[in-house]
Amino acid sequence: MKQAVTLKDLARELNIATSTVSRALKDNPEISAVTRARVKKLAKELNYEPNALALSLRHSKTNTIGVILPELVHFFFSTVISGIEDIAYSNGYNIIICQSNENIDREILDSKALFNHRVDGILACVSKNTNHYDHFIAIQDKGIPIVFFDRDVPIDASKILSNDFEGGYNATKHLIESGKTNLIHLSGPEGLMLSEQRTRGFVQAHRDLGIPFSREKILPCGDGDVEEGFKIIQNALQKGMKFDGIFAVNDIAAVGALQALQEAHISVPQEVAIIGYSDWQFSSFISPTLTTIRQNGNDMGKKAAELLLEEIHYKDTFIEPKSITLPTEIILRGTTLNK
Amino acid sequence: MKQAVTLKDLARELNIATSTVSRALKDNPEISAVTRARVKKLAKELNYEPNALALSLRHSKTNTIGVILPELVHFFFSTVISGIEDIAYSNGYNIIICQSNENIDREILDSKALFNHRVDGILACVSKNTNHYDHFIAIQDKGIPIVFFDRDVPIDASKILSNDFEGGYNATKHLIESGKTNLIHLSGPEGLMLSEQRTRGFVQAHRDLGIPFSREKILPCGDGDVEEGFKIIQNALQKGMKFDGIFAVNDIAAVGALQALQEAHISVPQEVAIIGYSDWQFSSFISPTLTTIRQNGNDMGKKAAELLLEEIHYKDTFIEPKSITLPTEIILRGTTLNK
DNA sequence: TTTATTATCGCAATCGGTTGCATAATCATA
DNA sequence: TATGATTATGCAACCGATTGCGATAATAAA
Repeated sequence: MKQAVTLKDLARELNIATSTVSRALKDNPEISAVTRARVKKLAKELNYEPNALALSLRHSKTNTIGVILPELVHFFFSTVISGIEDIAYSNGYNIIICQSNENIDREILDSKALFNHRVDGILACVSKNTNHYDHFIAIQDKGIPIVFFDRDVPIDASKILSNDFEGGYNATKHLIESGKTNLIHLSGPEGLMLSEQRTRGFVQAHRDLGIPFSREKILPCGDGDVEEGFKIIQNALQKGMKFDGIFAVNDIAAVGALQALQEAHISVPQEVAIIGYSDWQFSSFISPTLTTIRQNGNDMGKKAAELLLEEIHYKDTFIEPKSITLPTEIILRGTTLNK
Repeated sequence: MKQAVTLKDLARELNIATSTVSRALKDNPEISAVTRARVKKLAKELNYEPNALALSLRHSKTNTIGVILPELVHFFFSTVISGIEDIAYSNGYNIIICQSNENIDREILDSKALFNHRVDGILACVSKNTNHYDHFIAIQDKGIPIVFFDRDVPIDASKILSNDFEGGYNATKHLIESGKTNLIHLSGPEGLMLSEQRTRGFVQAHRDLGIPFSREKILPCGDGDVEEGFKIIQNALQKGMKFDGIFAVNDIAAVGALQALQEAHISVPQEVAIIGYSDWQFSSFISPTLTTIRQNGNDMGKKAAELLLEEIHYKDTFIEPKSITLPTEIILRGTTLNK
């Protein structure tokens, strides 16, 4: 079986000690120039590469950060990853990505695995149904910093969140200001702070702009996929529910709503306007193009990684957890009346 | 500073040897039931978790596989990841994902990093502009198996590919059989086997069905993004080029083409039909819905991971590299005339 | 020639586990 | 009582690197 070359192999070949080889490879001046040259030459010939495992074990430092997130297929999360990578790579860190698939059990396993691999820190976005947090707290207690992003959690740790209240508020305000006054909201999973904030924004905008509001206007859309959005709106129409605007918790649900309206020959945005959330890749492709709230995933990833690296760096000195809330931006497109 | 609990900590506390602790934790019958119970109790109390680094170093086995791919934002690749995870997790393996961002230099760095972390094997999809393969061969030479997927490479290794020739052929055949005889093809990056195969299918279908063909029908679309697809078709229209069908190398370029046609008030599919490739998530959302060729990413991921695990398992005994080609499936939707 | 100094390099411990082998204690047997 | 078998545990090497400290030899200074 072929085996990787080790320091010992080089040492044996050259008939010197492994410690000498080690020092020679890192240009330690205590080693003579001649020996250094010989070692380096052989190392290049045999294509020597240091064993990162051994280094990590020795230094108790892996230069690796773990990332836990719900699903990679979500466009938003894949942009977050890119942001994280930018910062991590340029600081000499590798990343290990784990998908929880919105499943708390998988999330627990992932967090354990990352700890066992002794990552230097963890970036986490909890699953929809995460309702206890012992697995994260246990890791914090072992001295590994965790920074949470996108979804808020009741844990004393740094967080990078998006201003979901603002997003929900501005989305609703935009609908109202464009002349729609009878709005419904496809709301996200209960218990997820993020959905609740968007819903709060929806409600508050009604109050502030003096538009009557009632609880029936909020339709739960917890899965947030196309089929669910479609069925909810189809159902609402069949029941004779009246509305002229829809604020959906994400672009996927918004597409489902759009399809239901189109099937019922209801014109968008003239009769009913729609606004989604997160500015998915396809949102500018569809017809009509989808008005939405953009969250800058790349920024979120960068900020989260920067914060984590800082905490890793000052691991021994206590740092007060920071909470950063990133602004959102409304992207005006075809599914709303834009004057 | 808080530190993780080690075997030594347990041993000191209980006043026994670490070897005894180690054996007790894994229920070695050589250790008395009493001692075993004491050790386990304390381990639970202190929340002991074994250091995976130390285990890996000792066993020269990390139970980790590395994945190198171009971009996570591509829907297809994120489905491949899911397939890989299914197989990996259920076999006790973790995965490390690296994005090359279609950049060979990053790909080289990634492959080195994975090797240095001593992953047990690598799954790789090369970048668009990868034109030499020393970095992979060097790793193979060190005894680490590599399985390539989606994009073919001139390396002696196992591969899981999609039948791109078949896909291109069937796409073209479908356009022709639906009555379109003047087709153009937005072709993928040169040098990428996959694009060339799709193009070959395009050409061969013309021959087999007796439709005249000329080289000008093939328009290079190497970036394969919306803007490029848009510009190419817009340009073709301005030049007065005549065509009644478009076969695009991917759904993204197809959307660009669609937008250019819509802007020019050309009806799809009546005047010009369009077929894309890969069945992106949005392809059933847009209007008209996009006919496309589906590749089963999940299957590809599973097959690739299975093959790799097999090679890892039989690492010492030579295994003849396998090449598996997965079938494609045509998904008939609104951008083509489907009788 | 002797001592001090320096240039080179090796020994051995360490990181956190695993594991073959030795050892000690207990018990049964002749 | 001596011997063999059995049980429970410890010692120490090992995985692949790093690094403080000590050793050796060569050179310079006295």
